[in-house]
Amino acid sequence: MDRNALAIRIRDAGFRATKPRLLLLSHLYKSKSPQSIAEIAAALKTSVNQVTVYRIVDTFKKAGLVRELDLRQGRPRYELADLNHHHHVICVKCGRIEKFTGCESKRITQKALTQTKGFGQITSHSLEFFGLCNSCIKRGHHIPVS
Amino acid sequence: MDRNALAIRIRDAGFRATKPRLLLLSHLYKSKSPQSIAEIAAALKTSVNQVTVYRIVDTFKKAGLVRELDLRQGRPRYELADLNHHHHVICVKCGRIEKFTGCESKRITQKALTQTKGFGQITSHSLEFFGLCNSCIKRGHHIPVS
DNA sequence: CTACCTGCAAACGGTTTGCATTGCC
DNA sequence: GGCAATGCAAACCGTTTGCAGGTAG
Repeated sequence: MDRNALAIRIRDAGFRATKPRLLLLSHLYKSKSPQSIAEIAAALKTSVNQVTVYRIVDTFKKAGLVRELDLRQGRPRYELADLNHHHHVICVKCGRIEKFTGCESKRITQKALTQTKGFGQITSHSLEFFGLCNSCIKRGHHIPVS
Repeated sequence: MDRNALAIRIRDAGFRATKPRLLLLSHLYKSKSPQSIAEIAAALKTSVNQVTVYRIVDTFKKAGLVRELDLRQGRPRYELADLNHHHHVICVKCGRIEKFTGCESKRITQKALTQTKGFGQITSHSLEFFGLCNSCIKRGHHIPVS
């Protein structure tokens, strides 16, 4: 995605297309896995202050451009919200992350709404799988299923 | 669950049945929703130091007695791990929490394993739904579906 | 031009750690 | 009695805030 298209996306969301925002959005488009604040800040180190990274991510999250994920690694990770709907599998040993699709959210959302008498609307969901990647299994790691 | 049964559970897990541990485990058995560290500490305020709450929760989590949840409320919540398998619906406005069952984890786990070539074992998953409870809907709140 | 943004430094607050004391087993 | 566990205080560190200067529109 070129600089101009990024600027348009940012302006469409109601913000000024500043250099830090362009760089951050560009970085997320280039990333194959969800990024932590520290990773984003490191990638943009020479051009963007880490406090600004916090602020932009927060802004983009509230605007719906960016989604926050908890992959049980202590701090959140962020990815673009406009990608095809997907979820992740995370290796609990080495942190490797892969995507998968097909969460059947409609069916499960319906179940959730049927069972929870106090709720009338579901707006989003989180779903992540945790396990062991093949190379960690080869290295002899094993984790009891819970 | 009486004091003696709690002590047995704790010893079976390999720990000493101290007063703080008995009180904390008892509190979780009595709680209908997942508890934050602050809530646990407040409930046991007169008898248990908050630092001890952190330590016990961490210990129990590692031992598999307690499960940690991210309900997008800034800090984690904890519940007993030996309850029937279930997930939660959380009101993004008021924080109300309800349970539901039937996540079809086997089917989705199979999908995840099939699609992620680098993974050989799934050990656990997280799944939470976010939405609006009926009373917040009545009060006029509305959130765009993402 | 001016309201929105950013950088820097300092504050914040949840969580962790060090260490002396306590109390299960 | 001995080692695990707790309490207290202090450190830690990711995140937030205040404010002065910069910049997009």
